[in-house]
Amino acid sequence: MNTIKNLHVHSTAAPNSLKAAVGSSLNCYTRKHCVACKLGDIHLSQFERLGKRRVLRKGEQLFRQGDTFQSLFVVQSGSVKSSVVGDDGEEQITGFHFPGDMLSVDGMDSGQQTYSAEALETTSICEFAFRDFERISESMPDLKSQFFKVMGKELSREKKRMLVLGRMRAEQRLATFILDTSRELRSRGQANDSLTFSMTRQDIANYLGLAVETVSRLLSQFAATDLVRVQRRSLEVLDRPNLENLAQGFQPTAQLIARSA
Amino acid sequence: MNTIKNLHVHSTAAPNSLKAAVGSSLNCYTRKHCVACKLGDIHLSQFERLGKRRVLRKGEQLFRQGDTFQSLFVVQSGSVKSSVVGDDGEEQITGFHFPGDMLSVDGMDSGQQTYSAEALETTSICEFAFRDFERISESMPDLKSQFFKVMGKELSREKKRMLVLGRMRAEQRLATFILDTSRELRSRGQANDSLTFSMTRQDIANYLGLAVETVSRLLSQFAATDLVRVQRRSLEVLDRPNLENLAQGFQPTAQLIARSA
DNA sequence: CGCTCCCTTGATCAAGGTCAAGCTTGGTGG
DNA sequence: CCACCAAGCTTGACCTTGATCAAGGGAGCG
Repeated sequence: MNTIKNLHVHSTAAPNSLKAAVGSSLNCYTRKHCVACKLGDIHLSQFERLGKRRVLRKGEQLFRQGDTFQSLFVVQSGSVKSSVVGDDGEEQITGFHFPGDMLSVDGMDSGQQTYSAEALETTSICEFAFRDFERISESMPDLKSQFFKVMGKELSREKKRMLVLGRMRAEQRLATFILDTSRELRSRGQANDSLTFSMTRQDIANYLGLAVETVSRLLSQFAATDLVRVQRRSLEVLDRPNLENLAQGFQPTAQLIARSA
Repeated sequence: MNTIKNLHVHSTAAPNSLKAAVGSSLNCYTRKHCVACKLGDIHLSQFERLGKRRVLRKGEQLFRQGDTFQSLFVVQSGSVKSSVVGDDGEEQITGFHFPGDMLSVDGMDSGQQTYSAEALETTSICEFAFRDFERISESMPDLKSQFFKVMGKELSREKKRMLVLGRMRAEQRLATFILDTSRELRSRGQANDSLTFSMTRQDIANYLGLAVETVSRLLSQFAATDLVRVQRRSLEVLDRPNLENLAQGFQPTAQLIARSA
């Protein structure tokens, strides 16, 4: 939940240009997910030759921390995890990314990627040379403004994540994760209360700053109290209100206490 | 450690214009801290009427989470803490900000402030209307590019913070905090190994996701092992190498083990 | 002078990490 | 097509870290 979200490149004025550039498989689920769709009737055909399609298999890396920054990436299908490693080699997953999310903007400052990105499943990506982006956006100042908004959104998202990592107990973290992921996937057109994880429990645990065992135990507990139904990588939210209570750190209802005791 | 850093507005071509706009007390410590100094000989006088000076006393808020976003702020002197609150009212301090740091960029997306900012001491701030910024930057595309870099830097900083909050043990967190803060203040011209905190222990603890008592105990312990010398709000780094070891999670040296046992 | 806020230190406790073991499942090769 | 293997997941037992509770000390301010 920790990416440049909502960077769907959607063309209104020129239906085929951008979409074609980005690749045919990209669907623009909603208007508000678009960077380009707010640009009005600006001529978009300049983008036509920009996008380069790329397919990664599970486990393949899109880029690594330290790589030279030269491209912006947009996830078209599949999913990606991003992570940073500390001096000691400790790895922290910083986000999971779904179709429409943009990757690698951090690098603009240093000229280096500040994190690594790896496909969680077979994933297709659209790559734009940053050089081209800069050149073209000079004649389209609104595009840059739109980017500010996107980056601002990302910044505020990361701040919320600090709340999760800094203040929440394990239960809250997991409940929050489930709700956020559910919302995230729902906004991309998936079914209402059921979702399928592309990441392992280990990934989830790392992302939440917990041990795998804790995640596993809590999922079992959530299932035992009928908050969710879990089977392997697929999860169904059964009791959203109580899950939200948990996420906010409220005491579980009496019913829950009884069951989980 | 979690702001838009290094937004010193420094004029090269027109020595008095920007600097005057920002306020006379702002010093541009180093070249690389500047947004504007990379703009070359672009005419900067347009900024002249932009900045509005504002002074806050300790405890006063610059803005609150949820406020309408309409300005960008640059810290000129003093210091500021920023924080987010969750649905449950839990507060998480997301960063401390020093002269040259920019505040409130997150709001560009939603039109609302996504966090609150409060002065830690008497602090002077320069306020720019975002509207003006946008208008002017249309004729100065480099200014926007510079902003991308600044925001990219901020994003990568927040990612590092996830590593702190998600993976590090208390000792590591505090050691990291001391080193980061020291570096931060050093780059602003303060003495090499001594620093003075403007924030309370409670603030530090909250920022690091710890309890006050833990911070207090660890500081005492660091002092007992001659890593630092502490007196009230002032701290002197005595043994940087071993502090760095601690920050990276390495076992303390034999000497340290003996002493702290 | 005394009050309040901040900080420190000690004692106890619980959340969650670690270690260990076994189970499930999907992929691979025979 | 089946058997086996490795990777991932679950569950249990135990232990460590750091939170919580409690009490007291100092410094700045009215």
